[in-house]
Amino acid sequence: MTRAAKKKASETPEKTTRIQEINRRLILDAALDVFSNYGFRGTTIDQIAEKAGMSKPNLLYYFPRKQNIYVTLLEETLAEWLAPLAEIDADGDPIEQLRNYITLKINMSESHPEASRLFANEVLHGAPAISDFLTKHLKPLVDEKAAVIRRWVGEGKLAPVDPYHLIFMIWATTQHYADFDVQVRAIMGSQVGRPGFREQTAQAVLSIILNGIRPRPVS
Amino acid sequence: MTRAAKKKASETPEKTTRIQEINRRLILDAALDVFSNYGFRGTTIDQIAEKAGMSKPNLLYYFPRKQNIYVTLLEETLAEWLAPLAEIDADGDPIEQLRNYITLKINMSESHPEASRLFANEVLHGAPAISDFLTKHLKPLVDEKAAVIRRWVGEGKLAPVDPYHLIFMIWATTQHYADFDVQVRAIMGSQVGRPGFREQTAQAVLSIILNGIRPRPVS
DNA sequence: CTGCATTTTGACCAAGTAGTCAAGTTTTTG
DNA sequence: CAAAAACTTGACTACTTGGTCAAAATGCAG
Repeated sequence: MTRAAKKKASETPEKTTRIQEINRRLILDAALDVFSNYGFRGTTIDQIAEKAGMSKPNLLYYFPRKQNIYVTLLEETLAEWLAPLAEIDADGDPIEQLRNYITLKINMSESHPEASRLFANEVLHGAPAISDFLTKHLKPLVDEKAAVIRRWVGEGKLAPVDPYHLIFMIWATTQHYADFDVQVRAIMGSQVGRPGFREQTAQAVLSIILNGIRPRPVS
Repeated sequence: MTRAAKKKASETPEKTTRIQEINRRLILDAALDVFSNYGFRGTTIDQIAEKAGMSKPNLLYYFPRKQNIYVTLLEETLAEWLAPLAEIDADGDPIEQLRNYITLKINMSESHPEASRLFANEVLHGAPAISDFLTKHLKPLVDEKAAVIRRWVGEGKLAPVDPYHLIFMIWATTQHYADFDVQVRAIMGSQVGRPGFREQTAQAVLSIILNGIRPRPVS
């Protein structure tokens, strides 16, 4: 009975104390940093503990297994990461909706690159921890939005385009700037850090994709 | 003096025997499989040795360090992976050249997904082993092709588009199908394995990007 | 302020893993 | 067909790392 917040099996609500809240946050923040840089296997509990400013046994008091930290982190991140997709409004203007979606994704890629990398690494290695999430939550959401895009195409508001591949292209392109940051920097050099870079990126990506799917007269 | 292919310090040509050639190949093939799935830290020498069908000390006879296998593999892969970019012909028809480039990349993504993942994983984690390659070989090549694209834009043969972001978009989109394969499968299900899938993907990607950069009359 | 619950940690353990070594086996070569 | 060179491996070492544990320190309710 040494587990945190556990007095009797009956007390299901699992009351969390002030200290628990603080320390779990500290751990998860540190873990995001480390996991996103080194991957699951490449990360040691000691690294996370040091970054979180506590001893390893203390960290393990809050998350008894390394896996627990990782999974909690992924769950926490995924919802937030997918949110913009859910916001696509079937009744809005197609180009406007997609422009907004792409812009949001590019902004997230810049503001939370670690989240993007954490996710990319997980999927790259076969998504062992989140394959359930992919089929149970992601797929239905994508199916729904794909149907919306397909309707837009049917109504002639977009050029004929496969909605799934369009969504993949948006994901790939926007997340590329977080996931392949080192490569982007190696090629574009000092431009990357500069103030207007995000806007320049957004402009370029939007220009190609939106013009690529804008309805065309003949064919 | 237990290193392979090393008799005297003077014999620089490093003659390789028949057995060396066979076994190095065996090791590198096995290593590509394992490294691309589990990453550098996630891979054990024993795993590679078993897959290559030899004992661990024997493997270490050919590659004294784990790092050596990894770096050799990356170097071998990178040249091949970048080749299509070099083939873009400044004197060809822009749309044709880019169509060909994108098609080649999509085909490679399907035929050598492990190579794509190996590379993606390396870059995702900061490219510690290949940052030199990125700046010394990749950047100059990209700069050269970007200049070509910029010229095409200047001649009105392409819509105004930032050449670097266009190249990134092509990379991101095509490699997405290898790197995020699990996610693509989770969403598109059985379609992915089916015969025409690569063609369908190519068609969708080409349609969006090429229409996105085709010269437009007004603005 | 006291006694119980929660939190913290030093010391430790067991498993896993990169790399070594010396002794054997096979291949090549003169 | 020796003898040398190249190749192969079982047994081992040193080290890292996930996780345990018991005891100490701290927080907190009455």
